[in-house]
Amino acid sequence: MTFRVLIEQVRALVASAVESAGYPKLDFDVSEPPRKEFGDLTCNVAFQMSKQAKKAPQKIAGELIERIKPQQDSFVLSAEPHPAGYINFRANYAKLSTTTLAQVLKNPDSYGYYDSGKGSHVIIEHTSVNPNKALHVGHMRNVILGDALYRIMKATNHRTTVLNYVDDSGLQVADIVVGFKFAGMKTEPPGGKKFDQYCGDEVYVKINEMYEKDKELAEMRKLVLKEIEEGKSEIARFAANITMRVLQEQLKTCWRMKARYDLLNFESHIVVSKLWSRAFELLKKNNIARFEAEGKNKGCWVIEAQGEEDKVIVRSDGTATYIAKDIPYAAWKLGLVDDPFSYAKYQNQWDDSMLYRTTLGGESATDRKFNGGDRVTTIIDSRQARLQRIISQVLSQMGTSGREYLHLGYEAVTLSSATAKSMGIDIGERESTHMSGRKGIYVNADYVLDTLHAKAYEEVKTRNPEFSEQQLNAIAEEIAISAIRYNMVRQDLDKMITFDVKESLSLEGDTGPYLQYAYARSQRILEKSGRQVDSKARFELLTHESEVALIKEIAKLDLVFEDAARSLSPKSLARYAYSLATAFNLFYEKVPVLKEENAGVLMARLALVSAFGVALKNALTTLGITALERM
RNA sequence: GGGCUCGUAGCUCAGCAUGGACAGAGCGAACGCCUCCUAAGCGUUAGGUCGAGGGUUCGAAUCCCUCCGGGCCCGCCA
Repeated sequence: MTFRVLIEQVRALVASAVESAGYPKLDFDVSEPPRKEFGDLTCNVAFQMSKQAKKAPQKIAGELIERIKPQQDSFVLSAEPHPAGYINFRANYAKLSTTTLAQVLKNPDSYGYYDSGKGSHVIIEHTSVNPNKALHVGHMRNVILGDALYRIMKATNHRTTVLNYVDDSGLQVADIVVGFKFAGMKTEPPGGKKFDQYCGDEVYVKINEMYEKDKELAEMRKLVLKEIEEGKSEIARFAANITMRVLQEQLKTCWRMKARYDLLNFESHIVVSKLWSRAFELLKKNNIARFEAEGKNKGCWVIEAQGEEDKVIVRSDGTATYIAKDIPYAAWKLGLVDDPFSYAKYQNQWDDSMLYRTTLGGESATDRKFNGGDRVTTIIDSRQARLQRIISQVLSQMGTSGREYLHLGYEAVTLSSATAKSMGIDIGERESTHMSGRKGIYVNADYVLDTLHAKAYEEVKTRNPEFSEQQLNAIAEEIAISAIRYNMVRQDLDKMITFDVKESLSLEGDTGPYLQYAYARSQRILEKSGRQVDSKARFELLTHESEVALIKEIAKLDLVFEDAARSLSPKSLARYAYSLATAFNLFYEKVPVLKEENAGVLMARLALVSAFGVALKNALTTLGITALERM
């Protein structure tokens, strides 16, 4: 919180100087300067004023500086004008250090968490992988992004509900059912293969190949789909069973990545619940949907989409289209329609929370409300942006009474040419290729985790030969998760990730394990010191450049959480964690802690190391990365 | 054809919302640093017409326009 206060104090000083000098109020920026010689904060107010005041920035800065007199006990030490026109400020390090470290050590478990949510309810949907295949790297980006967002929302005091939509009545499920029922494929995977992988890698790929040659088989999927939608036949029961088996395996992978959910929404329940017809009534009542008596959409119900062709939502045969199915679900999320579902327990999760699933009829196993969020965020890749925009538009026409529907899109994950080649896929001159479940062009999530695990295992073992198998595996697993999680979240959402197996195995530099390593180093210092950290140590003794820099980073955590929540940007949190870890590694290099002979300085440094650990751990936890004591 | 999006060092990316002080990291390359808290670390050097051109501005990687190049989306499929 202290960096925030420092900024506020500088703002106040500048604002009052502007006022007392007789200038009108105006907006100005207070930020960190590009070079440390310019101090800790800089203000561009003189530039902003120069036009109106018809004076050179340097002159204004000179005028204002006379009126900027920091209080004795404030975080601001001094202000000075720079010939370029900036007003630069220096922080009172003794005060900043003392206050920051005391704050961290007093409430380590909640340090940095910032109440920007005020308890408002956010609903986040992510994962939502068709239950006919295993997750691949592309899905990993979705899961990791969604889970990080959930954690950020929690850290900023939002009430959170995480949904995972299960499309159990779609064509993709029908496809593997055709494979099992009409193409003679076995329902038990060979050699103990994971069931989701078996269905995706073999059944789904093969049946799509068979469709090419066998048109009758291709016709079967429509019949199967119809039976699944009606939900009563033997085929439907068989499909439901297959879906549940795949889903359970998918969840294992998600849980392995340390994601968790509150509710599984089954599409079939939305279909049967008549949620659609209720939403459709609303659309008709509000004149959002229109019946076409003639033209190319004759006999269909359509909605107008801004700047686009009309969208058909009900076909001339009376069935609903894909986008139409999303509308009632979205309306349910926002609480615009009565909740038709009951809720049953599905399974307890790794974080000891209960995962529920929708059911129809009967008593609910919980009183909890899963819908009606103040804000609903749906995480799907940006290929769906167009449809999502139409859904938002329709919802706002229905009247969301202040509630917000947001699509958080991200670019796809593609495979590098090297990785594609290693899988026997020739992509010619191209640098990367899009994945395709149908064609079997993808890298499985479990494979990525296993490969990373194996690599990390060797690394940990060389460094810690005395560790037991169990310890080695536990640590290797955490490193694997951190590597992939950090990798998926560190870059901008609208940038494609070209996944390369070999590159992903890097555990050095700007990676998750680098962060964990900095943490492990800090914990070893504390352990070896054999002392208790004293939150009342003499922090003003921490005057080394690298000590001050580290304290400043620690002091910014709440600003980072606030920003990450506001801009829905796990990336900014990842960037921060990296610079925090770098600040620590610099300190580690320059300032020996355990060798220090002055007891007062030693205690102050230990407290700093401890505070660093707290800040980094809280940042890592929010990214879904485990802070390791040893690695 | 229309819409969205990306283009910054050899490679992967920050910075762009709210324009400002010599454009920053990581990887890769070369060379250094473990009698000292784990070298998964730290440092030095080399490497940039911020895709191109125009405009706005005292000032543009950042805002606007045009163009070029890559990706995606535009179905009574899902």
